[in-house]
Amino acid sequence: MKRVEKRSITIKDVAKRAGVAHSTVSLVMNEREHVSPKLRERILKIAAEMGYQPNMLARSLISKKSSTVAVVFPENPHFFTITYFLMLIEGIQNACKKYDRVLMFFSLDQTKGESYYQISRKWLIDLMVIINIDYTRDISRDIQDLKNNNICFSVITKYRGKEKVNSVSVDNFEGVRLALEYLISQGHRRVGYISGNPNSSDGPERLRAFKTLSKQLNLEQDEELIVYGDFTFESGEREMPKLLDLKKRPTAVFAASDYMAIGAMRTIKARGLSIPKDIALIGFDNTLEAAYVEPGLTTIRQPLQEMGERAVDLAIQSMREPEAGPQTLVLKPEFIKRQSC
Amino acid sequence: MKRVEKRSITIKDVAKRAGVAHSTVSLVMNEREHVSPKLRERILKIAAEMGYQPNMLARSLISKKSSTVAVVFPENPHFFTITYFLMLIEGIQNACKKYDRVLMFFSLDQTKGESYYQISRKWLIDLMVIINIDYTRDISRDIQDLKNNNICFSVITKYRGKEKVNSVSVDNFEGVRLALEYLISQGHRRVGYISGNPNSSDGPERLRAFKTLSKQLNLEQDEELIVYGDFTFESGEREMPKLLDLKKRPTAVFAASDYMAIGAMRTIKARGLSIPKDIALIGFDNTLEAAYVEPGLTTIRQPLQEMGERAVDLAIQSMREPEAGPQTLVLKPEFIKRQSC
DNA sequence: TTGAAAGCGATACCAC
DNA sequence: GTGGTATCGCTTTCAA
Repeated sequence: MKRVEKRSITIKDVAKRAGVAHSTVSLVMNEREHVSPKLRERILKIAAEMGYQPNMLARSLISKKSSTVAVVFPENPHFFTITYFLMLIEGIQNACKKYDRVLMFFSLDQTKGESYYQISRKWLIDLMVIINIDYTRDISRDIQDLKNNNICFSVITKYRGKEKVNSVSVDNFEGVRLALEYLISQGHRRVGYISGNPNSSDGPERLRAFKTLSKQLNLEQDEELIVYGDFTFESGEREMPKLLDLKKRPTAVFAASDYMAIGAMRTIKARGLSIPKDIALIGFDNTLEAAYVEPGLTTIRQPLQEMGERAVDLAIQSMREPEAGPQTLVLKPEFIKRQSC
Repeated sequence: MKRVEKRSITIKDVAKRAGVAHSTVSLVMNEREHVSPKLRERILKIAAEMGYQPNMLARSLISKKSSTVAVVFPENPHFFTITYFLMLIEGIQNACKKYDRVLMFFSLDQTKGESYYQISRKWLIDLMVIINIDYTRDISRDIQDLKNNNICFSVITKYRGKEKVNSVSVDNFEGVRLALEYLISQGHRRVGYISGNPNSSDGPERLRAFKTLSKQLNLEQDEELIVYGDFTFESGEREMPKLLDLKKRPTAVFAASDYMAIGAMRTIKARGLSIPKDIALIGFDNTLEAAYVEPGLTTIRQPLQEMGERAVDLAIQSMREPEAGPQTLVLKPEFIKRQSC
């Protein structure tokens, strides 16, 4: 039985081999001044030869700086197969590469009293990306703790509390406008709306935009044209019948997420109706699935990868220039024409 | 300007408040014996009151045990939007919850000489899940390093080297059989095959299975019926014309991945051919997209979530019973009937 | 059963 | 410039 128990090569091993103090090696490894170029070279060479890898945990422990990006998302056993999140994560991962950091994932179960700040302390996190806060509970205390302890973070989609924080979101008002103007250009006047999760930031924002703009643009006003989902496929499937069963059916339906639109699509097809002939359909997000369904889903694109990447950028910036203060980044949506309307 | 600089609450703060040595608190936090139940309770209460969170990095540093699961995947800027991987990750994340560990992601760029073992040392990783090794380079040295240093790990899909390691994969032979037997039952005798990435473990394995079984099952034998992709959408789109342009066209095509099947589907439709009437199509994997495309893609399901979860299980088991030795887990595939054949 | 002291692998500071 | 020493927050002997 092989029991090798090799100890890792530490900074001290390198120092001993080079005949210098380990603090000197540390200076070299951190690319600091005060070491003669010649010695520097020699130490680097020896370190490379020995295959020395600095221990990131020891480093974090003393310096209070981590080399990670912590992504915190609301507890959801299907998080990783919701492509909306994935596209965000792809952007975050690309940013990690850029800043040479490593991605860590935390699911936050607020019902168990877990908090963002706790996570940051437990793992010495100095940079956090908070995805889709669940506003069923008040988290402003938690957010303040992060701020008071100089944890750099950004939230993806807006923060609804009053504290100013880094955030990256899409211009929902503009997105809704793009959708409605297109529908109007196609002659629609009676447009149904499937609203998103009220405990998110996008849900209510898009709903407000819809209400405001549908008036402004002289669409038919009718309370019954608005039904309430939660962004999921199932909710689209569940709410769509309410619109189809109206005495006066809408000629087009705008769903606040692609998932709901696809759920709605399924319901519509099941009734033997044709899209877009009998009823036009438009989504929001441009998640992967939108391109695959039949007919292709016309939708409003959020630049999700970019949003993920910029969220990390903002947090890094807060770290580099703490005085600068938090930024709110609102990216432009884009109209994506496919076949559903 | 608020500059609070709160120091985190440490084990010493708890000890001081409780009037005991910090080592005693440590015993309590780690649920060890040798502390009177009464004292135990009192310490736990105080710790809770103070909101004490053990510092995981300090803990790992001294104990050489981490509370993480490191997922290592081959460098690929689109990794997170390849749903095949995500379904694996969903399973891994669920296992993380189960074992109360935190997920860390590392992309491995072998061209830069990065190694699995390096990562484990740098981050004090004790549990690793290796996804889809790229066999363009020899990694057996790397794998040996992991083994010699008691890093517990599993690879997802098989390990092609000669060392015995934990691995979780699907029974490719059985999967190919399910597909071919179904096609045969539908009267097909001339079946095209789009093969997967030769530098993976599934690619060659499925190809071998196809060759063996197509003989055994008396399908038409014709070298030209096999074309070579790499599992991606693009390769399916690229290779399909070669089959369509054959003097004697196959009546059915079996793609070694859903992505290739969907790429092929696109090509077929572009030619104005109908699926399955003009040509039947079957995929492999049952990734998310298979259900969305039109016509729905008939395919062979890999239990990807389960594979991810079991990979962690195996690694944990190696940790708990090191003598037991590595296990090779081969899960059963399943035939999923949709509309493409 | 409890506490004191050593040490994990690094950084930071202060002499020299 | 370079080296010694304290320190980060924790676990782990070992003595009392």
